[in-house]
Amino acid sequence: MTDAVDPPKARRPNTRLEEVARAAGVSKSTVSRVINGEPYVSSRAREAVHQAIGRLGYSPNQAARTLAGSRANCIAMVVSEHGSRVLNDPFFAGVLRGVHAELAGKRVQLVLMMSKEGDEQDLVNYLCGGHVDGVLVISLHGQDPLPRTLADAGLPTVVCGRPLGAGGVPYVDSDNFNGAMEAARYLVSLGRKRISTIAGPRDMAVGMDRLSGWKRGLSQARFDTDLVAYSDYTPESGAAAMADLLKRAPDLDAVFVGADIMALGALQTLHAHGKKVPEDVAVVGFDDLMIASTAVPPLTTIRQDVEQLGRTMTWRLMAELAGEENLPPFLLLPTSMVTRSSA
Amino acid sequence: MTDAVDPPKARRPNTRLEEVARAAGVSKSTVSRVINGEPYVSSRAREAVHQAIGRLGYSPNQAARTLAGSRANCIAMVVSEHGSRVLNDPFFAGVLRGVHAELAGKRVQLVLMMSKEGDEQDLVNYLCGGHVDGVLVISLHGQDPLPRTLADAGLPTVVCGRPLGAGGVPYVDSDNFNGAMEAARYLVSLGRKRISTIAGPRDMAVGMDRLSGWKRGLSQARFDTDLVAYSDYTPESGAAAMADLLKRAPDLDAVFVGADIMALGALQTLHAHGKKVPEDVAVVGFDDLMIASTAVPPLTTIRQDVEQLGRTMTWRLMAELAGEENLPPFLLLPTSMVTRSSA
DNA sequence: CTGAAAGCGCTTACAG
DNA sequence: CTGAAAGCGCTTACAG
Repeated sequence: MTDAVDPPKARRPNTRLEEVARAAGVSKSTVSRVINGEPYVSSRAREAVHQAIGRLGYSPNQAARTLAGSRANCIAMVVSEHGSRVLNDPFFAGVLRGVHAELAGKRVQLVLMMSKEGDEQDLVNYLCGGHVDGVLVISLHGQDPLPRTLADAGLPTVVCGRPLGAGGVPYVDSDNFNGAMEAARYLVSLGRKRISTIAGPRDMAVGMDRLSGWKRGLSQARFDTDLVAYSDYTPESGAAAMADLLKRAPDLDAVFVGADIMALGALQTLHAHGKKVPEDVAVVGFDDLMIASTAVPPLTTIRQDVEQLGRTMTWRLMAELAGEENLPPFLLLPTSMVTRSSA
Repeated sequence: MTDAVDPPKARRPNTRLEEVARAAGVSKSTVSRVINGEPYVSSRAREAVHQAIGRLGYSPNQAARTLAGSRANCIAMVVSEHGSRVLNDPFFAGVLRGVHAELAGKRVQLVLMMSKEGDEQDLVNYLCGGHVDGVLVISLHGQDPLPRTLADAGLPTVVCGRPLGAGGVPYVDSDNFNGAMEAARYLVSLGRKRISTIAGPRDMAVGMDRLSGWKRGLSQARFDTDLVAYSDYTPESGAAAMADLLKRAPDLDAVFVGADIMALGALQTLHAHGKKVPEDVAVVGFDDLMIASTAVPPLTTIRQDVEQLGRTMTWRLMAELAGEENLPPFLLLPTSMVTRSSA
């Protein structure tokens, strides 16, 4: 074994700024300026640098940039599971797709973090430690203090979905209220008389906003709004809520379900009780997941554009980081009704 | 405006290693050692440092660590959409959950990147530029050259799902072959005589492995394996494939569908053709998505543990980064059958 | 428009 | 077991 005699590994794997400078015949400063798109660089120098970069396959060392500069060139997306509610898959993936689409071409990395109840302090230390320029938070629990904490620490933050406990923190949400109101009105227009709803949990704004919209739609038409059951975004609890409603009002002829995933369960219960959809009971969901179209019967639902939610959050955050002023404190994305067979 | 007169913003927002050292009464070196869990630190010093860190809420500057050390303390998860096939949501979210679970407590960040056809060069430059210690790739297309490229560049890489075009790159996958074989055998054991299958696309190993397993299961029982239709992981194409099979063999009495999402479409077609499930046609899916249990009828399926896939990939990668040797070149996770009403 | 020099906050031999 | 010093690869005033 002569390992100990090996020459010290000349670890210098990557092209460095200095080599680009040499190749282009300019100083490091100039290369840096070109990379950062600063003005006051002669087009001659600029071109030489671009060529050298291309030829050498140079990729700037982000750690060095972050350390030297003031920006991290990095934003975090934190999924806060405060209360350990399980992540809603299609929603999360859709938002993420939007975030990425909006980030495309910008030289900003996305780091993903999840917080569970208890390890919040570490997370906050990290986020506020200058490692990221801003954060996108997807909080699954309305009262989550995280957005407030981050915003108070001066970190640009945008929340997905109206936060219940973080007044003043910018957020982006679907227009749940108007979407739900449209659903209620549609059911009224269909001639339904006894219209119920299955609402999401009371501690999340999304559930409350959809419930409020439904109530508003019905009360404007002078209908009762007493047939409300709560559920928690699983097919199983949707099924249970439907059973509850049916027990309380065997004559109900319509139900607005505040999420497609719960509507799937409701459909099962209706089927089990011998109720035909839509003949006996009309069903309208919310979200328009991929599976809405293959439900039996295919589900009429209020579509929200989840990817657009991600794009818009990202746009709002990047605008703030770019120093734009007077940005809107919140943004509501319109929903649209998709009519299929269930109502 | 007297802005110009303002004192230069004393931007020194975060506690630095040096302050911790001072507070603990030791040198920076010692603090560094404690943070990195190195041996040869007196327990006295170690304790003082921990106390100081806690008191000051210190969070090490990652950029500085990366720049000074050799590790980035960061791994990338890249979703390669080579060919722009859409991201399969529940799968992706499940894997991600697993990755995070496995990373919990380790001081490693996860950065997420998506590659589209065309921007691969940038991605490769970035990844090979020392910004990450290793990469987890979820490739949606079997022939994707990315894993090979990364591995060849010496970057520790683990692929999710058997890669078709990247022999030699470590991967983790569900045991699709045996899962599908179990499905085929089960249908045989049910007394079905004419057993068909809807397979995924031919350019993805997952589709091919499930098809092979089905074939093996049938041919062992001396059944024909001619009734194969291909589909592409959407309910719509699953519905079309089922219609095709029904046209070719009106007497078929069973179908193994290589993905629940396609099974949903198949169920629709069967329903439209007046076939009762399972009486006329038994249906077995694969994946066990949340929606399998709310299909009509509830779907018998082969369960794969997607979160475990994420955990295992991460474990494999971290083990390699830790310098472990003779690690398995691939890991196959067992599947299990979940019996519901459809077969 | 351009370059030389300091400094960002750590880790890592090296010397004790 | 511990500390002083060099250096990681950039950006940013500063001086021209």
